[in-house]
Amino acid sequence: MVWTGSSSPGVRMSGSARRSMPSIEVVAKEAGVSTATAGRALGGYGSVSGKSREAVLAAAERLGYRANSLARSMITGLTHTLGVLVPDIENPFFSRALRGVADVAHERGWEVLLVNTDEDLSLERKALGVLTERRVDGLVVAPTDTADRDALQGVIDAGIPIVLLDRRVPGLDADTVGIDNRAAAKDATERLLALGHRSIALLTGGDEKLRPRLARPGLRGVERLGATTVGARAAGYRDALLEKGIEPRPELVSAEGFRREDAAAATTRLLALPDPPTAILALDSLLALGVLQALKRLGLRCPADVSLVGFDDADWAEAISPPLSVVAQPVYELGAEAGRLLLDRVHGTDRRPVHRRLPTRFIERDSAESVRTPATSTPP
Amino acid sequence: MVWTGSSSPGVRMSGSARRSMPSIEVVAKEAGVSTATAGRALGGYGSVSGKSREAVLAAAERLGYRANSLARSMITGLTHTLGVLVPDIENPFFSRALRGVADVAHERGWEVLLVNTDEDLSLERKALGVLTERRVDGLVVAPTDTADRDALQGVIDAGIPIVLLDRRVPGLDADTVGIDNRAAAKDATERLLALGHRSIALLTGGDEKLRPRLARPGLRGVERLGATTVGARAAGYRDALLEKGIEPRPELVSAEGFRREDAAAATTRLLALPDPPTAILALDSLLALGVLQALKRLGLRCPADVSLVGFDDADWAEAISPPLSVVAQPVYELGAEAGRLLLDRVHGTDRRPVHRRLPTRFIERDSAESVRTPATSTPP
DNA sequence: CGCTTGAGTGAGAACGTTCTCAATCGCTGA
DNA sequence: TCAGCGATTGAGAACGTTCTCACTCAAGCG
Repeated sequence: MVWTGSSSPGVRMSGSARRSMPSIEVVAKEAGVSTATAGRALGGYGSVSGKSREAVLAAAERLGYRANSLARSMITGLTHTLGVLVPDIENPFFSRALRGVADVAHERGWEVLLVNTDEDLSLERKALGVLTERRVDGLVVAPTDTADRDALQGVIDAGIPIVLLDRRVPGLDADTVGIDNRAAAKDATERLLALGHRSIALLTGGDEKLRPRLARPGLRGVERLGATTVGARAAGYRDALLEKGIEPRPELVSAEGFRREDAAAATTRLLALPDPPTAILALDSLLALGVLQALKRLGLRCPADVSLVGFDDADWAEAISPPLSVVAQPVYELGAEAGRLLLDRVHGTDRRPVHRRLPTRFIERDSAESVRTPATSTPP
Repeated sequence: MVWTGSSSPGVRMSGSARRSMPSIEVVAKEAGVSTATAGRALGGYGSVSGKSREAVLAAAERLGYRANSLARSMITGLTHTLGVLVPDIENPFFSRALRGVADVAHERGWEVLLVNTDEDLSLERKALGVLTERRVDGLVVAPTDTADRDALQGVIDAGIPIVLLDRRVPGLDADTVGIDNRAAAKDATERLLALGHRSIALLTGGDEKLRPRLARPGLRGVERLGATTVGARAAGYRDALLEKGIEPRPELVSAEGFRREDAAAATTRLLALPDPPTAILALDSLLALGVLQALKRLGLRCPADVSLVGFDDADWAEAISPPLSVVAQPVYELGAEAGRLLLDRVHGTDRRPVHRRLPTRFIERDSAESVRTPATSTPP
């Protein structure tokens, strides 16, 4: 009898000394059925007799079989993977939002591929390319800049849905999830105004790119400032002032970087102004921390000398002295909702883009109080 | 002439209405070469004439071709993916360490698949299974418990190298990266002892499982307490006390949970003891925050009434009042080193497991000071 | 009894790459 | 002119699944 050679499933070591896991073909042979039947038993599709199923499962157990998702994805067209692009996972905002995305994803059987973009446009583009090649089923992106619209739209056109997190890119065919930044900042500013403050500084954290645009008299047109939240929040700040008949003073609007030290330096500069602010609105929790640090260095007390309101309810916001008043975002829920919208779309729901605005909450603690009439007001 | 049918590459829509990206076959046809040549031109392997290469690249550009990594991985046996298993990405320690892993990975062309295990053994096992099926090239794991040794070893046996982060699992065939927890805790305790403190509480953050084992007289045998860092640190604390001739008091060792509120409650309880501690060593930054919060509620001052030393140099540690003295770990570097070790191994270096212990640094700030002799010492 | 039905099965295609191998091309040197 | 050689090329296998399709078999029905 001539042995016809068969196809003899490869035992070749691929790459390094990696031990080859048994394929479905080996399991099928061990169980005495065809690969088709083995596939059905293991994959839980089609119809298999109880007897076959048992034989296959037993063989799989014996051989330590582990399905190969790659091969499966090739066929099904689904990788069960979501890409998440954020500027920096170390930022508590994004790590908490990521947690929301990941929880929703895992709950429904999806995995999460994470990329930090570092607010770098070229890194973001590169990542978009890589994740497209990986055939992720969808993307949650906190885009660096509206300038990336074409790259993002390209991904969408290639059939990979995108949900924008925290930031918006006008004209992009994608769902968005975030808060109403303009209204939130306006509300925070109004609260400071209601406490009698008339000289309120805005710490945006923005960088050189933003600075000239924030320097325009009266903050005109800031709402059209790109993907970042800074523009919308600055607009809310301006709106509140204008409604109260106060002309925004450009020198009170700072854009000197997002790090704590940047905020401390900015604070020092602001308080050295001839007509210094009596209150500060910081657009991020790290910035608020920098303000507190600077105040301490300057020997000023918060809120007695300077009132402070921050954004984002950090772990420590309640525990420090003074407990910090903040605009709290539902950060986890932001991420979770982004995950939900994305998976809905992955599951084939073809609908027009939706834009979710989740409610913010102002948490009043002790870092902001009524303005004191300077110097002369001290009682005898 | 008979048209022999050819294999006509499928135009079938797979899954939902996903637009199908052009395959290498389509590009090859467009460029007038074989798929093999197109593959060589696009993949940068083998040899291709300048003319063919140009034709292929132009065709790819025209059609918006994007390679399919899945197919590539099937062949090459490499997914260029690292799995990262951490208890909770929201924990600043892990998000910073992850950043380290991710930076190293991206720099070398690897992507990162992230899973939160929530300190849940069954979740961890499930994730291990899923990531095995995804054929990740390697895993960075901060294991929940030594009890998972077999599952972890199984993954390693299947050919997927593992690097343990922050925690150790005795007998596991894996590299580890962490600090010398015992020495670090001993050093911190010695500093408090040097300030004259004799009644020092230890806030471990551990839970019910740990409590009985921490309650043993003299903290005997705590060093064998599982994967977590708690055991080693408690041992260091004990060592320092014993060397000074002080018998550890079990009631000063708390294991009431890792949340800030848990720490606050524990602090309140500790300070209500008949012979309350004059100093507290908190094994994590969130716990330290809870201590501060509790002290404030109790109307006690830090460090005047109670000294405090924490672990991990959080963002806010320097900015709060009082600035917190801490044992700082090189967290980012821990993650980066884990990534490097893992990728070395992925690249085929077969060596014995290495155990990296990175140096810690005690940062002295203002939250710990010399003990005051109680009550009677007030000068006239 | 013959026909329909449906569950169960296996052969082989398909997914989109890279790899193997043999064939061809264009030169070079004798 | 022709053998020899390396660069270039293409056909087709391989990776490990799922999907398609045709087939078998037993049960149910007239």
